[in-house]
Amino acid sequence: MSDKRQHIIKISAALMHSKGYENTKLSDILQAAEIGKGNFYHYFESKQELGLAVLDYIFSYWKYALLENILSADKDPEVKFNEMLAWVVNQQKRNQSKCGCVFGNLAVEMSEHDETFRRKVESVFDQWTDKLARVFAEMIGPAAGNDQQIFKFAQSIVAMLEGGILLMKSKQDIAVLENVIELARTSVRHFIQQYKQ
Amino acid sequence: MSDKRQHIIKISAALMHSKGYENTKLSDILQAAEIGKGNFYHYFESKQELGLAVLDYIFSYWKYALLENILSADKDPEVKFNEMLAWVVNQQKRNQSKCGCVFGNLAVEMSEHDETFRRKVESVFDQWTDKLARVFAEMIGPAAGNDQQIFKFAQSIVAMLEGGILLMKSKQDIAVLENVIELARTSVRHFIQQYKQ
DNA sequence: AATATTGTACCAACCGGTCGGGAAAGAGAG
DNA sequence: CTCTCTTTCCCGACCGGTTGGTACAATATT
Repeated sequence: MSDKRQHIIKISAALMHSKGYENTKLSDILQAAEIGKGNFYHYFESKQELGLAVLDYIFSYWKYALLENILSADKDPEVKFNEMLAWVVNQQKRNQSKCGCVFGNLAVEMSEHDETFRRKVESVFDQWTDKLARVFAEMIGPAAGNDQQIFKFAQSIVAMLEGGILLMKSKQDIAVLENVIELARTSVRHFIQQYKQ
Repeated sequence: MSDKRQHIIKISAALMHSKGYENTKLSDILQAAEIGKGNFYHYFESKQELGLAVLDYIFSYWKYALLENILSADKDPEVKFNEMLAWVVNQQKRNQSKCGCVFGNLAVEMSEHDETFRRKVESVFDQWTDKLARVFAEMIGPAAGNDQQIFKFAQSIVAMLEGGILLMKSKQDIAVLENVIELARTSVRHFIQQYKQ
């Protein structure tokens, strides 16, 4: 059964979220998962394969919860946007404002030196941006043209959130993220307003 | 003469900017600086001491260039703000959108697990935010009250920039940062406008 | 019997850090 | 200027411990 493989991935996901990829040592994983080395290398070819699998695993959970359940729902786009913000804050509260965003962390750690990781993280951000842009387009209404401009705006909102999480982590204070989110809300209001005319 | 110590710090700063603290190994430093191990440990007690010294060194350069030369100049606040944005973009262009921001990188890597590093990075962001808040206060004019609200806004702008840099790094495309900066400009315009009434 | 799993001894390479001794550079005396 | 003595500077062998990864035998499962 590949239960075991999944178990190893889950355990590693938590470790890598907190310590990053390189600083999560194989020994940490083996200890936390309570398995031997031979067991690990039966399911994975290398640490890198595990890392990528972890990224996929987190993304799938994340895609389900945020991109599908929240952002793709059949609701008022303002509601969806607010639910997204609340969800992001909640995720950070859950780990006491300490770990930050897994994708942001990995982007910082890996994207310069490992192209495979970089591309995976890039695609996460792109999918997030896409879905968010669609929500903004719903806000604007059926007359929404210029996809490119909406995409750019959505990308900047994603950047705001990632930056808010980063700063929050460095101050270990959730209020920082909440402030940034307040500004994001205002920005969206202005963007939609200006776009509608 | 402590020329040598300074030389080691400079070399290490470049390495740590690109690879982070933990993944910059002592051997990398020794090789890049062309010194022996004994030489290193004559000037530094440990790798951690070097790391902190590197942070101080980068911050001092950074403080001089951005906080003093640009943000504290006796100029129109709009000009200073624009110069800051241009400076940030320029810094990123210089390393081909690959390294990101040293302080952002170290915030992500270290702040959860090393309180000393965390506090140093936190103080960098705080000083930046303070100076920026003062520039915004200048924009508003002599009637600017509620320092707290301006500080919060400035912090959110800093977060936007850090987030823009992070996303830029993951896509290795400076255009991302430029979009975010465009939104930052708009946000400031709105903030000042709303504040003045 | 064959295949999927697992424990563990082992590996070379590498980690940050220590250590003893040698080179160099002053300092003071004559 | 030269002879020492002392201090600063520097090298690289070496240390114990850890790294990601391998080999292989033993055990479960089918």
